[in-house]
Amino acid sequence: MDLFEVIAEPNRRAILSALLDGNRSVGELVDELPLSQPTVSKHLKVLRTGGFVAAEPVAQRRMYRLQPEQFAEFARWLEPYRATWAGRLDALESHLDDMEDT
Amino acid sequence: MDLFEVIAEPNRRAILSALLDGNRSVGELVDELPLSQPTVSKHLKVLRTGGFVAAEPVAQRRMYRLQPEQFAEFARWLEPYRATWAGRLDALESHLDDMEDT
DNA sequence: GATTAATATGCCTTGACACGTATATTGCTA
DNA sequence: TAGCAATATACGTGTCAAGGCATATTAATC
Repeated sequence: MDLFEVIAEPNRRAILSALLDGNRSVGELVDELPLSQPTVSKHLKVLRTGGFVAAEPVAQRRMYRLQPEQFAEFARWLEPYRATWAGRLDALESHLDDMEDT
Repeated sequence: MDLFEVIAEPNRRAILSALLDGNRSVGELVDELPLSQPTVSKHLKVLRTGGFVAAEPVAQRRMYRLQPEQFAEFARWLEPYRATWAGRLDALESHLDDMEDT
């Protein structure tokens, strides 16, 4: 599942949004979302595999936290479009420079 | 269909990417993509409805172009996460300021 | 080691959507 | 207005992912 599909799911974005507010256990997320525990766990697996979150065991719980680097991928995709809407040619140029490098 | 679902589809992203390179008619996009004409037209409809592209009739053709403002929605969504990955608290603060305004 | 708590996985059902073929629509041209 | 070119819509089909329920796993405690 690619990056875009991972964040296309509204409940997964809700999980990410909740984690912005601080780290959460699975149970805490279940309390905040209108989803069953297994469904939340599955979404977390997708987010983990996609690199958006990481889990740290604390006793029987697993504390989930954002893994911000992954969001940079999305930012990179957005960059050339950002350049056009902002009318900022510098961003577009840096994008083209990046492409020349490869 | 929400914004994130619109860009979740790889062929739709390919269309957007092609339009970065310059405006295109439907037929030109069909030539560049491994898709039938009806499928391309349907993707364009989704992109149009979502506000990512706009069409201008030129004789029988319709020239499609990017509508960059829509991409700013993603930037807004990304902003608080960007703040965490960059360690830049200023961006996070401006996000929180925005929330206070509403 | 049995019990309970917390989380993960398996299985199944359902709904959404991407696709192609066929056809309708729109607009130009002869 | 007949015919052709370009694009859009209708319809049917297949795939895939999200959801819940049931169950397995992992970890603490008694």
